[in-house]
Amino acid sequence: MPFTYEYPHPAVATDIAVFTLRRGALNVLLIERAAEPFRGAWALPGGFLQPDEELDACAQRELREETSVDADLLVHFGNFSAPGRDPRERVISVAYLALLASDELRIAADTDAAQARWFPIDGLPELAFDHATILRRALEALGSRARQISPLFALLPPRFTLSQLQGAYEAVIGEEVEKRNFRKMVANLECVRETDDFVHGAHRPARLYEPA
Amino acid sequence: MPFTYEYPHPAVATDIAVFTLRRGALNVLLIERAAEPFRGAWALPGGFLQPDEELDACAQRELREETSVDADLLVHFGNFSAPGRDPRERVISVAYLALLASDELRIAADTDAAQARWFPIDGLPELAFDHATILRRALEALGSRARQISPLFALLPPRFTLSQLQGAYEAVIGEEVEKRNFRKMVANLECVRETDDFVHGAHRPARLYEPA
DNA sequence: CTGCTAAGTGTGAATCCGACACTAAGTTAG
DNA sequence: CTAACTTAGTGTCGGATTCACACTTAGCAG
Repeated sequence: MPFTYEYPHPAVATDIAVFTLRRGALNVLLIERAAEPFRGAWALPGGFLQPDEELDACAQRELREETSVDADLLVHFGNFSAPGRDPRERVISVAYLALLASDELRIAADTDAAQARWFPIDGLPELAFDHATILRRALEALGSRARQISPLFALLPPRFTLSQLQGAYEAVIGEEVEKRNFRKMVANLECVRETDDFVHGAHRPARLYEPA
Repeated sequence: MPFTYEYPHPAVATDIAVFTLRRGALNVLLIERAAEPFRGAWALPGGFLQPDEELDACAQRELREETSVDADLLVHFGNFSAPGRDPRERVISVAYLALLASDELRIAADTDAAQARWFPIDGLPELAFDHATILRRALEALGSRARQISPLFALLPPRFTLSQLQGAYEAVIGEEVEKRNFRKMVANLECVRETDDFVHGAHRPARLYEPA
């Protein structure tokens, strides 16, 4: 480790896998690239680190610029540093995952994107760069975090029914669980508090809960 | 995300928290800095990313250069990007933790280090840069990984007794566990295989085990 | 040969996990 | 008005896992 660092510095960027629930299915936000390389291909939103900006702040800023919302959950889950992963120059990508409640999405394509769209995770297009790898790792990280339940609140409105919570859990985990067992698990995790209000739908009203 | 990236690139480095067991206690490898800034202070080993080098490879190379061994376990656990964390220039630090069996240590101070030494984790000196923060986070990450037992093999010789394994577990977790329960847990994790050999010490010989 | 010390095993209580079926309370259609 | 439908919500039992307890075993040392 020489005192003077004579090697060229790589570029550093954040990429964000933004997830939401739409009609019960897990969706991810992709942008269509407006410029070369990979012009016309779909990619994860992201952008370069600015001077004197922290990595977390960079991810948050990029996300706000792309969706005009602040993420309720924004966590780092890995770095991607393969030489040549960006044909322009060396780019180290710091990858984050973010969760959004589906009713707070204002997708706005920015200058680098022709359009921005949600895709269900089982119907993805080809992705630019190594973003397919990044997204696969994001899904793994999300799955293991979701077992603590509380990260899921970010996918739901401020108050929600237990059926909604279970739906989010199943969509993220990728498998179904018994209703009774799920409720028992939530009960002794003590991460939700019941309210006095009910939501009236097509059938028996469901009690609303909120994060504890 | 403009096509041309006009911002200055930050430097990118890896820092490695190398842990081992010495006389039953968890120790971490520190180097004494030979140059400014923080000349004379203790710091985690680490160094700058080279062109066309992956981050994992950088951590492995730096570790080999500092200790002349290959780590049995080398995992990324976080990035540190606070502006000003290095007074020379902007440096993004990609942090790894590594585990070594205590009998394979050949510590060799390199050009940037006056000396390299093991410190027990409850007797640490003041650390340079933000390395105290990095080390704290490393210990948390190590603690949660160690619950799967198998990472601990990296701290032990190729064949070991269950008492050694339990000692490593307790040192990393930071609390004591019941002997009988620990053995039951190891048994149905099915991560070790018993051998036909015993180690003869001061008292009743102990059976040797190896990773399954 | 006796005593010390670390290795290794058994057991019972409490708790958690998973599969089972039923009751409750609204809406809607006839 | 009422009957049928659909989703919300609860009880229970057996098996497995967790945890705290105490005893036996085997080699070494004096």
